[in-house]
Amino acid sequence: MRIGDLAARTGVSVRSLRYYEEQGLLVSTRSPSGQRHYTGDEIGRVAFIQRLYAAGLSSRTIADLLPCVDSPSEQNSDEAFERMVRERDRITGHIGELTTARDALDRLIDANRDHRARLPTLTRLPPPPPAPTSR
Amino acid sequence: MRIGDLAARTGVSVRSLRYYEEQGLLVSTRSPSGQRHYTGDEIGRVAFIQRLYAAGLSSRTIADLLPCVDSPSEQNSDEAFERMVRERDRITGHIGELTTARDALDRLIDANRDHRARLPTLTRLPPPPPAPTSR
DNA sequence: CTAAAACCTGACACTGACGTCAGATGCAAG
DNA sequence: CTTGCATCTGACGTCAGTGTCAGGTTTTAG
Repeated sequence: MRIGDLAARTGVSVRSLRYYEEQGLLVSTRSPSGQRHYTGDEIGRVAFIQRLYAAGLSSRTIADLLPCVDSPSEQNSDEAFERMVRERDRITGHIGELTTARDALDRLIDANRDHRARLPTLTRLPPPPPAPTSR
Repeated sequence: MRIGDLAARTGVSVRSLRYYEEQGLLVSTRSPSGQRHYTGDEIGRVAFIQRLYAAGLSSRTIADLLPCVDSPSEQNSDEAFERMVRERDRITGHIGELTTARDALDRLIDANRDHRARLPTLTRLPPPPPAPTSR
């Protein structure tokens, strides 16, 4: 599988895949001409990387964590373990922030919906009924 | 209240407060010499802005939403309303992503903890054996 | 009055994941 | 062989919020 295929299967751009490799998140075997080749395993790994990116981890942090994925425990999990716990707690905190912000937005939405419902006219028209202001 | 006071009370840097004003998120009355003055109201507003920033909204989006805070409903809530709903849904989706990532991290943590518990002391290599090539 | 501290505007730096372009090479198909 | 697409490396651009510095004015404390 070449890089274009992996990109298509994961929905990640070719550029990003090269970047991941540059950051040590991904490895590839190279053909004699220098082209990257992947086994199917990389699909799951890319998905995992994407998940961690989406959770706000930096490529550096992900790189430090990946050894624990590949071969759990050993001396590598020494401080990586703490890091995992810290990141999890940070994510939990972030979820809390998001929830708070969402609640605030919900209240705002409700307040504005009330006004919209109360206002007599056309804040939002369902299916446009027979035009009252006929032209 | 001057900008330094507001910064101290909100925990936001002076630089950021000026930036917020530049982006239309914050207003200030100016003294004849041009210095910004605030009433206590701005404290809550800055906190609200920070919340939305933390939830991933851009200053542009926040600027579009703030009129709905200041005077709920009117024609301004026309498309701002949709935007609020979209942002809320986006946040909900993001919370889902974070939760998924956290679950993955939790599993990873468990896997590594098991190994750490199981392996007796040898997770870290013992002190390097007597140097063969002595100096 | 004077020195220090706070404030002003304007500009540049930075970070980090990724887009994008250029120029060169590899590879499958007619 | 040739055409054309995929791939390679390397470099620069982007975005957005914020840090930081420069050079100047205002307010405050002694």
